[in-house]
Amino acid sequence: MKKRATLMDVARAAGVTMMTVSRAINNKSGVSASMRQKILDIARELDYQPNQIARGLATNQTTTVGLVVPDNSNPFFAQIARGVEDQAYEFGYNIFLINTSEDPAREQKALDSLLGKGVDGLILCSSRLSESRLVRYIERYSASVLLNRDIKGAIRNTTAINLNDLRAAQLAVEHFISLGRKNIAHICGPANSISSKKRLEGFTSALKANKFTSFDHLIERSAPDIPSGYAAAKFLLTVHPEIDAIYAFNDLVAVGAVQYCAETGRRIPQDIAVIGNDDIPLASIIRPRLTTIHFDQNFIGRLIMRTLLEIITGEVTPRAIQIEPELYIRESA
Amino acid sequence: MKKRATLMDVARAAGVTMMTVSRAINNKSGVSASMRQKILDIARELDYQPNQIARGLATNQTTTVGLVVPDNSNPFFAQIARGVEDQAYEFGYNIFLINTSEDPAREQKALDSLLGKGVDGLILCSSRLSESRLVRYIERYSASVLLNRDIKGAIRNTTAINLNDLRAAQLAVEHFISLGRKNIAHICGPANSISSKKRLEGFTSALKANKFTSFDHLIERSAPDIPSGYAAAKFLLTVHPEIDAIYAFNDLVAVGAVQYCAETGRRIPQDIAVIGNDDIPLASIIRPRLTTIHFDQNFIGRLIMRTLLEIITGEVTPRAIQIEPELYIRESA
DNA sequence: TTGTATGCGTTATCAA
DNA sequence: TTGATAACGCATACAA
Repeated sequence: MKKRATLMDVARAAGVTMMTVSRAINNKSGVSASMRQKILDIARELDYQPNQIARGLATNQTTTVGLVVPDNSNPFFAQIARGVEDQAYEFGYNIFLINTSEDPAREQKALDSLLGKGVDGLILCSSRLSESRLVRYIERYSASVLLNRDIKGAIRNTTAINLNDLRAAQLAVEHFISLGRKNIAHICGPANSISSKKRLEGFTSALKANKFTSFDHLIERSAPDIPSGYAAAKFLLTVHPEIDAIYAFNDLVAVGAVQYCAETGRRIPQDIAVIGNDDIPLASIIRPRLTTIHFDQNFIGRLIMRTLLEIITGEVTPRAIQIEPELYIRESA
Repeated sequence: MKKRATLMDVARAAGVTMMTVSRAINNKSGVSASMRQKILDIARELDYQPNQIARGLATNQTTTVGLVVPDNSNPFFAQIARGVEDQAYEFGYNIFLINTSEDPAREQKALDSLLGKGVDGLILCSSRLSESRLVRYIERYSASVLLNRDIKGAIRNTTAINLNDLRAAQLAVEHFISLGRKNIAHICGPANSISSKKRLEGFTSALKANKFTSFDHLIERSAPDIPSGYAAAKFLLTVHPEIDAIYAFNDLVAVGAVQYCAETGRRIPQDIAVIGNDDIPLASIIRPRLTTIHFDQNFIGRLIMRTLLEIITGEVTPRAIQIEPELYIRESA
């Protein structure tokens, strides 16, 4: 391994002091054009690469941000991460990626270590920390963006970005109603999921707003996977064969429901319409193609990073941003 | 935002010098047990978090590694990244994630910036750099692991990890033969893909080893997605209806082939057997469930990180590691 | 067991 | 336009 050239090395080779080189490298004023060119040439020749560690110590800036997610292999967060990284790249930032596995203890360690690394900002997705703990951490970062997590009091230097899950459910219900469906069911997600809670809320409020009454028995809980969706659909349709529409917590649950319907000879969407949520790649692969709620994760990722950058550079930003869902109508409803 | 406590702050509060605090924090010998406890208590009270930037400058170590991948939202690399991060977490390391989009220029920038950040090691996946350029970079890192990229000369401080794609194709072919198939076709991937090249090579050599002759006309190239797989299968089966087995470049291509077969009334696997590659989640969701070649990406990710750690700590490691594939037999073959 | 001096590579500040 | 000096926060080497 070769030893890295330092500012000092370049300075010696150019016959000037480190400061002149520093100014040339960071193209600051105060260096003659000819001198600058000479220094730049020498730097290139020596493969000089600024030591960001030293620079970080001197300036208290690292052009680095932390990205904390439950699981980067979950397609949702994978896309978010991609969007964040793309945008970060464009602005010359690097990102630390850390998974929490939805474990609060691991999340805390992540936040501690990121603090130690001196990141300029923090992106925290689906935090499982208690309000008070979370606030305590946020206060120690000079900039942060929260995804999918509300925070009570307004805190400086932080912005919360949330998916409008209420609206997502509303879109599904309204589409069913426009299709003339009368017995609309909902397979909701895990009880501890905030998204699940909000979608359920949106589901019931949308039905009420449309004069539907008595639908509590058409709501069934399910784990967010295909087999559970299958089981939930089986239960619902066995007890209530009159159901003609199902809004599923996510696409996997929807696929499970579709599979059960197919196996029991129900035609989709003629006999029963199904709407999923998330628009995972599978949604457009299976037959019938799944009608589903779409959030543009890549866009969200870019938005997150841009927002963080605005906070870092001190521009004013709103303290809360809502992401609006879109209904992608395909074949299942 | 609160100002961070430094070693100095803790020292003052404890009435000792920075060095004593430093020893206590890093639990090195030379501090009385009582003193150490007192210091640790004060440090906790002050929310003291070691400044890794300063530590990095002093020790030339950052407990940080760089992970460069073509696209972290590609499930294959997402899983790899997860494995890497999990293992890194266990050893107290943080990872920088950078995407290249398979763009050599972007890859180079990534390697430059990582060098600047002073990472202790580099993980480079599917590098598109020329041999000479790549070697030049590798030499500037004190430790590195290459995935899916061979390098000619043996270089100190680096290990190449490769999937045994040759063997993957061999497994598929041998399974077809054990099934009694006589007309085995292959839909191979993009010409610039190393994996595709090696699988194609494995395919032909396995057939030759089993006394098959004249099968070049049963090989068709395809982009790595469903529609292209569909088109390739259509072409092959139209021209050569006698085909009774297809080994596809990846699962998406296989799904496309399966869809074409289904639409033309061919029974799978009775009339035609299909084997994919990668074992993406979709493979076990569609019907018939796809028989495919499986690599345990999470395991590979962990292996990569462990190997890198061994190089960093100076333990001896092999300069090349092969990952063996497994055939997951499901319903399509 | 504890303390002192010095340096890591860079930038900020002030002087020339 | 250029240079000298200090500072960032910590660890290493050596001394007490």
